[in-house]
Amino acid sequence: MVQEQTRRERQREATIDEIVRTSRQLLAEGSELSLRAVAASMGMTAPALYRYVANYQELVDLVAFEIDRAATATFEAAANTQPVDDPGARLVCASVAFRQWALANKREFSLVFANPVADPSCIRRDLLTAASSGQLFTDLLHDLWVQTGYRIPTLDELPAPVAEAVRDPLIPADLDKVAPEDRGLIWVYMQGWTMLYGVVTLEVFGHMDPRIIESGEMFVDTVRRYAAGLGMADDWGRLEPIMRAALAA
Amino acid sequence: MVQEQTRRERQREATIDEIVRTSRQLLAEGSELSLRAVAASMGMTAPALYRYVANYQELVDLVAFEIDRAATATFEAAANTQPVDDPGARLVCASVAFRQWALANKREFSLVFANPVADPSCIRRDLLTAASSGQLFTDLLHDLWVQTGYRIPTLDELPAPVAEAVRDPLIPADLDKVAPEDRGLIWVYMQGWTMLYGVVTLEVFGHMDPRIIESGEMFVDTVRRYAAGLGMADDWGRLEPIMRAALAA
DNA sequence: TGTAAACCGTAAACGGTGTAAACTATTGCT
DNA sequence: AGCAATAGTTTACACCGTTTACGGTTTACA
Repeated sequence: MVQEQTRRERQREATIDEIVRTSRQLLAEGSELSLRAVAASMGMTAPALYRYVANYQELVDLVAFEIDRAATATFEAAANTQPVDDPGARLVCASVAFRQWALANKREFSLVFANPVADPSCIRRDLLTAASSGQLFTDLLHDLWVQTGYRIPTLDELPAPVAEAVRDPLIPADLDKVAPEDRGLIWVYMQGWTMLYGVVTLEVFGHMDPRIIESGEMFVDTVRRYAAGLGMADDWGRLEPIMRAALAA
Repeated sequence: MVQEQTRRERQREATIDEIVRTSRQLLAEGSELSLRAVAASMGMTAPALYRYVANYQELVDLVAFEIDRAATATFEAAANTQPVDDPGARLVCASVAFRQWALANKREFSLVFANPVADPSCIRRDLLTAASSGQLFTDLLHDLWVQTGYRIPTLDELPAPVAEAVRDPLIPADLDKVAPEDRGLIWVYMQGWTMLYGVVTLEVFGHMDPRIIESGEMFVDTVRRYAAGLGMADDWGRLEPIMRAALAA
């Protein structure tokens, strides 16, 4: 039997919600994220926030988690613009959405994806269990694999530390649908994520020729190379127009 | 005729040198980089630094440039542990050196490679002309190309914005040795840098399974995939032991 | 129902940051 | 010698995260 939430607990969660909402609003309007600014924006004083977060970093983590959740929803929506029986197109569109979101929301991107995770034994790891954007891309890759059966490495083809890591992942995501012997898929996912992350981060930080960033050609090229590794080289003629359309949108 | 430097100019440059040196020392010992800390460490007050840098960001840029210069020197040294007639091994060793340096000096790495370049029309672009680490990797790729003649795209195979960007690069590096019609090499370089950057940044930020970071397998795998694109797939049996030796060192 | 405890906010203060302005020696040049 | 540029100072402002001590308010319990 679930105990109904007490009044105080409801109030408290509402306040935490407001903290996160206010923080995101500050970020969105280009301000810096600070305890004092958040507090002031809520009509409170800064020390009051310490009733809800232990310190500044925890606020950042909290907000980052929520941003990730919200952003992932938009990536998923982008995937859903493509038919269910075209997982390749869905994957491509989600990737494009990720890139466009990152470039349009550089501050938020940095917070979520370019923030050094201080303590490896992260306090609130429970936050990361579900709904992180990694989950979405793993799912999309899985769907693609189910349909096309592209080659994934077997566990004993992988280096030992990798095999161990994919067999028993640190972040216990919804991997139930990926049978233990098919966990090579996770490695394929990580390879793709690494490539995607590289381009997008370079673009967001502006560490690339502006003309190439603006055109998005390095991003297109990267996705093309990755798709080829997924056995979609022959599909590229079909996928590229879809991708460029999504980029132009 | 070159006017000999006046005494004041010498003094001034010496002070700037000391500022950079002090900053790097602070960074190295784990402190945060701040105007006040640098000034105090030099026996000055903070506002005095404004005689030498316009603001905090400019100090950061200055230090970042110097760190890049110094780090590049170590990458080059790593390349030089391999014979001149084995550019593949030289490239691999430089890459490993980059990764190991990044993981050992996360703060410095973030400063140089994960720092958003605020203004695209960067004020002190002249700083970037020479000795940046990009130059080294371009050189190594060039040496490799001279020896093995791996396939590089022709200019008209490249998307128009890319062709334009490699034909007339924003950062006028020492590209004289790369003939205009061979500038596809620059694109190949950018592709490689993107991949390398992706893994290393993920590793530095800890956004990857610790076991995979510790083992370095994603890094090895990335270099292997890139080397394959450089027509060194058959060479990998020879290069991988070299790489793992460098990683273990 | 009265009381003690838990909670949520405040004000004040500490030490830290970047930065601007006014002022003062000192240096270098004419 | 005298003037102007230079390089430092002190002072001040507006922020920042964080701690402490203190009041009310709400909850829970005897």
